[in-house]
Amino acid sequence: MKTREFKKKLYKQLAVVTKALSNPTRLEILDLIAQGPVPVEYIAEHIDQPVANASQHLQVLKKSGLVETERKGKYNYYQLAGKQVYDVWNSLRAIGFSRNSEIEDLLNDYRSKKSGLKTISRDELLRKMEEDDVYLIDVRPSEEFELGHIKNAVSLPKVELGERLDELPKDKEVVAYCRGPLCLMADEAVRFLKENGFNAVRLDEGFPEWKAIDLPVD
Amino acid sequence: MKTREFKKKLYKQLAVVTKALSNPTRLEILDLIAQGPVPVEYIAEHIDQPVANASQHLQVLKKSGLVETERKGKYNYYQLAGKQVYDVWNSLRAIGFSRNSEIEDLLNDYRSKKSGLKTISRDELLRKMEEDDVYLIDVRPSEEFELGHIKNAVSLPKVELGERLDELPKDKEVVAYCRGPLCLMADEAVRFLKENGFNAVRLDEGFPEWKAIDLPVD
DNA sequence: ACTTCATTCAATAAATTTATTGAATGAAGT
DNA sequence: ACTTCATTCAATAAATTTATTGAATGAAGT
Repeated sequence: MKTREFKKKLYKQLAVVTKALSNPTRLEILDLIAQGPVPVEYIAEHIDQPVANASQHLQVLKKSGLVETERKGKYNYYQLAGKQVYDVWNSLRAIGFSRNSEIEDLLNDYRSKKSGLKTISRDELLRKMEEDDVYLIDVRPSEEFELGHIKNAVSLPKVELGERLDELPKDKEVVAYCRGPLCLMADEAVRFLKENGFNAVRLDEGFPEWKAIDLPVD
Repeated sequence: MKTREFKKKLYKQLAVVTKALSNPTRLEILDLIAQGPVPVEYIAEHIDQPVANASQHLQVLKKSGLVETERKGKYNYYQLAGKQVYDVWNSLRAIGFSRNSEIEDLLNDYRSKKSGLKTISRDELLRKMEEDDVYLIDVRPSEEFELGHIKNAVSLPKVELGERLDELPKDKEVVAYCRGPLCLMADEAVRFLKENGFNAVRLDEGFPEWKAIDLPVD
């Protein structure tokens, strides 16, 4: 085999992984299953696509080695194929954030138009947690909360927020988090809480980032 | 702006980076410019494509924020946009290696058919260097050697190897390295040296890997 | 001011990828 | 053995990306 021909084959194989990453819908899927193993139907519902479509994207991700499946009862549970994959996705997202100004603009646009939302960093949250100065809520769907969440967080899914406002303290700062820096549920929760007179902010990251550096989870 | 619409835009922007990575030719370019800043023509020649083509790929990489340019005299020098980018490419390559068995097969095929080539690890090389037990040659083109190389390595480009065999010691192990684990020049050099009676092995990585973890360079 | 030459742009045909639909498969429960 | 239902496969039109070519641009040197 000629060297040139070999090289072509080699880089073509390497591009299997990067091609799998090159589609927006699949990136959204990765962001979602970084929360923990979930079945196809759950994924399809949350990315707003037909199940057949979600399945095809998952096959691409699986063939590329980025995603693994495990059968549990009737369902196939899809999850990231190891921490290595999470790290790559995290780095890619960071490059997008730091090098693509349109992403920053989009986020600022969305967040500031919905009223000036404050965010809080991981370190600030840890400090306030030590002083018992915050009430931390996880606004993801309860399925994801049960797969793992920040220690001492209370599950309060965004969709249930309206009818469970009385569970929240008025005298403490309420901190909301969800799937990650791109996840909007926490933003929407904070906006709603502020409209109702609460002192609320969002954590500027989400559960996977927290877990990835081995901070306390349950 | 509706949440769904916003999410679509956001992931579409993030996919700008991953789409830039999704083409085999562009991966080859990244592997090449990880050596240091080089102009378009140099890249075109080494990836065996017309200059216009190389330029277009470089534009995609630049727009995505993965690659930067610097003007020096007549030429635009292209380089990776920071260590972050090198790390991502390195991780992606590692995922490819560990999860795509065809890549391993390809490499084994190519290497073993050309006679059983041995490789040496970074740690082994460091140990032998301390004992002054090796003669380390850099078989990349001299342009790349001059942009940076492993400390104490001697420049001996693969193309000049045949006419400069008398510079090499017969009583020491000769270790060859080039651009990285995918780079074939070191393999070809080692094969040629063994045919000529030298005790030769290749380093299982290349210059960028060495530099990335701050081992001594010149 | 003009020339040279590196680099980029623009247009296009061919190749690849995506979304969508309906049919096929195959595991779990009865 | 049969039924149910989650998941995957297959086909196809529309959309996107790639390689290729020749023209356009624009910086450096004279």
